[in-house]
Amino acid sequence: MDLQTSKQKFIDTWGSLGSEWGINKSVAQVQALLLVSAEPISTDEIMEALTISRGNANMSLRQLMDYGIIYKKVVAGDRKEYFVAEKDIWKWAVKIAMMRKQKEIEPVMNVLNELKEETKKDKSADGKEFYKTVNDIHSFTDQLSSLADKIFSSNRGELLIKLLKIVM
Amino acid sequence: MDLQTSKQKFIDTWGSLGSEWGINKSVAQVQALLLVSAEPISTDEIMEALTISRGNANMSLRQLMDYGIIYKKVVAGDRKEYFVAEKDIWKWAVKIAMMRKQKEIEPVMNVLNELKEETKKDKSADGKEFYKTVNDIHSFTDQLSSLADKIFSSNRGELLIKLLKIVM
DNA sequence: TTAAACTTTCAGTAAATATTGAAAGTTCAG
DNA sequence: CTGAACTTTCAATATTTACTGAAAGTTTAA
Repeated sequence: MDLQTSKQKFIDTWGSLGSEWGINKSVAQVQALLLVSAEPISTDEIMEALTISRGNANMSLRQLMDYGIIYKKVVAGDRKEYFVAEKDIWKWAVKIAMMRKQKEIEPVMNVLNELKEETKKDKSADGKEFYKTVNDIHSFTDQLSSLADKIFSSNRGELLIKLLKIVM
Repeated sequence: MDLQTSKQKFIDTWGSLGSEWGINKSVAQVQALLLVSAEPISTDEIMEALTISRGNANMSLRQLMDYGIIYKKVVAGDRKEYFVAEKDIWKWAVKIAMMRKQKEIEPVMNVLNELKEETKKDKSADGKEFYKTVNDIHSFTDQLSSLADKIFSSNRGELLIKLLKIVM
């Protein structure tokens, strides 16, 4: 199998994984393509390599830029925009995780808090049980969330290795 | 706001969160309904509470049973099947996480391994860089995965608290 | 200021996913 | 056995989500 085929396999696999995790397939594929490209590449090259439309390529690139996991690269003497991927996996894994946490977990935490407030004074057996269920989920999520924050704000190797040692 | 309304809000929120994480909305809502139900409930009650069809209710219940996060409950003197949710959040969070890891992460790890093998001997600059990219992702994922295994197989409070202390 | 070169938008369309509900299957009391 | 009470399946349909590509917008060199 030649390098080109291997790269394609990587791109396809990455696209499937993305889909399963609620990340648009094209978006995941564009990131994958940039990850395995030695040189910065342009929108047109992305369109051709992935056989996607200009609109799709543009939207995918914008989303990846918003996530902060790819960058624009200016090439001297060329008006086209080129793109490169952040290759440090720790950096982009943390960015994606933080983004999803903020966008998806925090609103849920807020609702759970509201529900706790609303039912705090309910003295019926049913009400008490509901409060307990919501509280359990809330405090569990809160613990995980705070652990995640700590990990995100630390340095890659250092912390992960500490954790592994503790846990082994 | 009365208890019934609060429960509904919980169910809706849970359904939305599920959708964002690639879990079918109905499936998430059925789990939520069971989580906030004091008593075991039947398929018909689920259909009515969530206004979903019999087929949908049945499929959602089956999936949750497969995940191992809800149980069938036999009620004496009644042929109907009743269902209850696992209320220990640690238990079902671990089950879901393990299931997703196995179903989604492991196949990707296998592909990454294959790609490493295929490009190990490529001496071109491009080939070396591809190998490095794949290897970085593979070993990062491998570390996380092994950490996850350790955490999953330990007891809830104990380990999480240890981790929190380390990280603080 | 102009127009060529490039980027972005968005309405229409296609593809993927979820849902329904009627029909088929199963179980069990009588 | 039988059939009433229940559960499961699956083809048809609806809904949601993603993609296209032409048109509009923007930038820059001359």
